[in-house]
Amino acid sequence: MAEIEQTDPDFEAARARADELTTRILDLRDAYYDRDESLVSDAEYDAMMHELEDIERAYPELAGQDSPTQTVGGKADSTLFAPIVHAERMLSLDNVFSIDEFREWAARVDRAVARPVRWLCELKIDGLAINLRYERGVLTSAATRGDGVTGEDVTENALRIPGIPKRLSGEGHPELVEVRGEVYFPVAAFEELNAEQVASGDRVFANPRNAASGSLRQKAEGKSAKDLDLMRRRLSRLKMLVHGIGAWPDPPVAAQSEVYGLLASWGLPTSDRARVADSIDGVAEFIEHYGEHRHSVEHEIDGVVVKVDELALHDELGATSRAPRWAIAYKYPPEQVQTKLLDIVVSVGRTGRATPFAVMEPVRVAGSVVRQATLHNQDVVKAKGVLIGDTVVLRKAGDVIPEVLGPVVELRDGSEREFVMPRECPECGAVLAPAKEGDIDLRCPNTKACPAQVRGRVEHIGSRGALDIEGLGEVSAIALTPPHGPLTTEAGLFDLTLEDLAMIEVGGERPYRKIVKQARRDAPAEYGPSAAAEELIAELDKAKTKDLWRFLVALNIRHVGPVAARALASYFGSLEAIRAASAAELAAVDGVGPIIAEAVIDWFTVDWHVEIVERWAAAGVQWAIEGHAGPGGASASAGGVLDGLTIVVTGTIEGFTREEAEEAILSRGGKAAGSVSKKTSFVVAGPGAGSKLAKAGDLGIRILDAEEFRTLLAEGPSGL
DNA sequence: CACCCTCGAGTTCA
DNA sequence: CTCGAGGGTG
Repeated sequence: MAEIEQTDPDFEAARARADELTTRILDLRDAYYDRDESLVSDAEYDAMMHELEDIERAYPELAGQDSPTQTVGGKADSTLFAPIVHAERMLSLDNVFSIDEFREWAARVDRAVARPVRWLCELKIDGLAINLRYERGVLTSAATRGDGVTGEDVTENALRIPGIPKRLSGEGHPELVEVRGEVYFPVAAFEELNAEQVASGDRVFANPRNAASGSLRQKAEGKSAKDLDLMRRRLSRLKMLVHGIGAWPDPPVAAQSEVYGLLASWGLPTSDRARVADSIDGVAEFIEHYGEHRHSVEHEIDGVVVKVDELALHDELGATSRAPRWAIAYKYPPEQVQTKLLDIVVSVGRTGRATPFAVMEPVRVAGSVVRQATLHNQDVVKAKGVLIGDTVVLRKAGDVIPEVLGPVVELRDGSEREFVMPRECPECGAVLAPAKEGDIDLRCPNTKACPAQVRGRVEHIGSRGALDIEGLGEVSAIALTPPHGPLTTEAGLFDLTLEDLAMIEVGGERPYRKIVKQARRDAPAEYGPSAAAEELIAELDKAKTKDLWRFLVALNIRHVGPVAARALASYFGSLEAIRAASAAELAAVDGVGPIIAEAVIDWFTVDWHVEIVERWAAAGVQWAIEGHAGPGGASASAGGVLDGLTIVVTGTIEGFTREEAEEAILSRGGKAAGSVSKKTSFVVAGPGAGSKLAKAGDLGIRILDAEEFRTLLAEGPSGL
């Protein structure tokens, strides 16, 4: 900031006028965003802005970054969601899941520093992380966390959140400061919002975090006045609490807890539930207290964040590439709730397995509304001892998959009845039977024609691990197969025409056709294929040239998934060679044993299976790897830089999709494994990495970020 | 034969 | 994510 000596009287007058305009414009802007009041007409506002811009053009030194012409508000909506690079990386936190794990972590910190540690305990809000950038005390941008390096610009919407100050009050703001906080929907406001959504027939949000995230991502562009008003009302119900600050070389305070005092004095909202504990026991007490009183707080809590309070120790302890070493997130155990078991229904999957699942009164567990949960098989139903009509205990295993734990026996009133596994397939009526003697699972034997199985197989063909066909998912699988569509088996998949699709009717709708011409309102309409129909046909055509292994997966051979299929494909090179192979020859492939070999041979003995191969071939499928030398021939792993290495990918890796990352590993001779074990050579981890990362840490396996992964791919392990 | 590693399958929700 | 089971190894 070079201060230029200016004594020119014109300049002084301009400066005074600019200051006046700036104050006025910012006041108007506050009124507009905070209270939805337009105190002057748009034209008057624009005139003021133009005058200010003119002055700044004449005297560029007046056009500081805190000028309204440079800052936010009134910016075009199109800047919404544009990428914003955070001035300083937003780290995530490592997790612990029990008090014992927490004690271990705390003990490590204690050992690492030479003096007694004070711990700052805060509630971990289940919301959306946000980064607010203030330049000379004026809000210049608001961004989501994104991958920690780059987030999405949500400034326009953040301005509408009441708790976010557009200007900091008080004194001593740094030139540039990034304030980190959490945007959330208070539980009460969230329930209100959902009630309104129901009343207006809109979809309800599963949890406050999704509501917050959805609200922040709304676009004003193209909305009617009424919808705009709704959108603003939603944003005005959001709240924010700050919980940190980006780089600040010389803070005027010595402890994180004091930072909050300072931030509060600037007008930023801070939590009044943070506590400093002098001992690890004190922290444990805090954790226990809120474990029992999770629901007495106005927002949802998914844990407790414990930070080393003294700022000097933050520098001393430092950070890993993804998380600081001076803070940890304690995650509460998965929440358990009670709900009513309305019914136990049986569904049939693509392999014909009949799976009973619980249909429950919808209930919120650990952040989302659950209405169904699998019960695996009839033995599990018995083992859990649940009766239809029971009140049951439900939880989310690993916070994701709903699981029925068991009945609350004392709440029974005698009206409950036992679940009886049906003898017949609920979809096609065939008599269910175990696949082989002694199997617990019952299967529908009507493999070829059972609608549930055909539907399941078609969906599977389109899935990511098989042919990865866009536009062929669950919904289209239902549409394409009986009773709606023409595919009595998957053999006809590649023979589908636009005309076939146009005939399909699901629930009174015809999803694959649209009106192309209609002379008058009452005249008969002319129909043509919809965009979805064109896309599906094009994608099917594109799929015909995909790799052999994908087609093997698409055939739905038992036990043959992506891994076994890749092994078979690269060993034999063509479907013909696989078909000709004996059980012993098949079992010679690494990863294939007698059971898989038998399953492959059995598959080819069924007429309608062979028909699939023939009709797909007639439609243009190659069933071979070009230039493959034949059985035992070219193996994919000849001399890659990753030969002999097993690599596990977890989280999102910048620059790669999961598939691309795995492909990159395989194509260089490495093995892309799904889980971490002693045999794992490296774990490549990005944002969103879960338990695999922790496991890698336990086993002392080297963890690579996206950058190091690239090096590994280019140069092999010696390059690291 | 006992173990550990993997894979495959089913599953939930935004 | 978790379960069950196949495959491979010691």
